[in-house]
Amino acid sequence: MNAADTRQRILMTAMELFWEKGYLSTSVADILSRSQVHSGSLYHFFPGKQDVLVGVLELYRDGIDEMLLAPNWEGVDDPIDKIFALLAGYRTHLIVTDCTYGCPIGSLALEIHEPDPVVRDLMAANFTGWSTAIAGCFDAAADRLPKGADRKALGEFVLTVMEGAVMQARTYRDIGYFDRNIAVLRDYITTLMATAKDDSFA
Amino acid sequence: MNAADTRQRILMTAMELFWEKGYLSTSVADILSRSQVHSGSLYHFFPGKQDVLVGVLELYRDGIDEMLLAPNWEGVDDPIDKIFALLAGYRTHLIVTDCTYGCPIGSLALEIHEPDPVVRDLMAANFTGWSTAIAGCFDAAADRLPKGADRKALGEFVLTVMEGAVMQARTYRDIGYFDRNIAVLRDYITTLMATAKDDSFA
DNA sequence: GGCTTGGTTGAATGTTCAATCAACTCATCT
DNA sequence: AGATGAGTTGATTGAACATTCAACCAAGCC
Repeated sequence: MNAADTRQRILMTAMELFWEKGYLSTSVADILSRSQVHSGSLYHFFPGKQDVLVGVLELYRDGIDEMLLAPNWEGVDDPIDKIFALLAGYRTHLIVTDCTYGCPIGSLALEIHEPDPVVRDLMAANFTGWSTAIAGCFDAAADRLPKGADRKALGEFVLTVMEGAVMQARTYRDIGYFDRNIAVLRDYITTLMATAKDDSFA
Repeated sequence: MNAADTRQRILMTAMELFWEKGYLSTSVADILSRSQVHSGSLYHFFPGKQDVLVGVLELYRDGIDEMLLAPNWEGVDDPIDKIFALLAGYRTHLIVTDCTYGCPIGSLALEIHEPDPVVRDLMAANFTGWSTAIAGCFDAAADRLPKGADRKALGEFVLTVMEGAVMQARTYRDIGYFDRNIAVLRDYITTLMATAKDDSFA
């Protein structure tokens, strides 16, 4: 096993564990035993536990297109459909995990109360990547939306709804909370598009 | 200091600390030193740290009307205004804390990955209390909403938006993220009411 | 006065934690 | 061949952690 392998194995394992148990509840020993790496090797690549978190957040940030968007948008062309296809991906995660799934970034954002600036910036960058992608969908469908629509704010709003919907479904262990939230969002976006249609006749 | 005082002091201190640092990052020693209570006394009233959390969650649940809703709804009569008055209360918290504030229940919900059923039920009960209060506002304004509107789902949706808006404002340390999210929500509710008006003419 | 009960004190326990480090392996370069 | 240095090993360290407990106190009752 070469150096790149070890570093990568640590990051992948930490990604898994942070997602399963959260950052605080994951001990360095947990990472070591699951990744079959020895403590000295981990500390050779990372100054400390927090630097492993930084590495994981960088992986998320850099992998958003290939690992998150592309899989969910395969065969989906309509930009509005893309938004709900992405949300459907989160729904699948919830179903598969018996409503135990949590958005890894959202969980970290609420779990770490006094984040180091480096960590906070990376969490923010992850949010920005997500909501910018959604805003891009709204941009692509701009002709179907009201003229003055703040499409960046809409992107942030969809992120908000996803995070809140996942949070509630997870807390209640009931997918109904996710579905109802998404249904309301869908109603809003539908209404927005209907409004835009009316405008064009005015 | 009598027994009730000690128990209360522990709970109040724990409430503060869980809000400031989160549950996992608050040590029993933190609670002891700030509350000026000795470990034996704490363990006389609570079997363990988690039971202190249970006590805190019960306080939140039982205090929602007096401690959360009443202060924000003073002098506000219109039920739709009440919704945004409550959200404005969260905005004030964010401003006062330099966008460091987090909803205590939301934070706990995402921080504790494998909650004891007792804890999970209490977090859910807190969410339900909140969204039910908002649903009550929508009920009171039912005549201004579309006939078929799912007012329970709308209550959950407002909770979702609050949690997501707080999460983003906190992560970016920028109140703009909160404001834009609430603006979009306001646009939606306004649109809903406008739609209802149209309906009445149809 | 003595006994009971509810509460207090704080040192001590055993565990878990992140982090360290001296000793090592082994491919690569001169 | 010998030197170099990136990478590995795992026992060890010291701090922090939740929890325990024997001793103690004081108000109320017999």
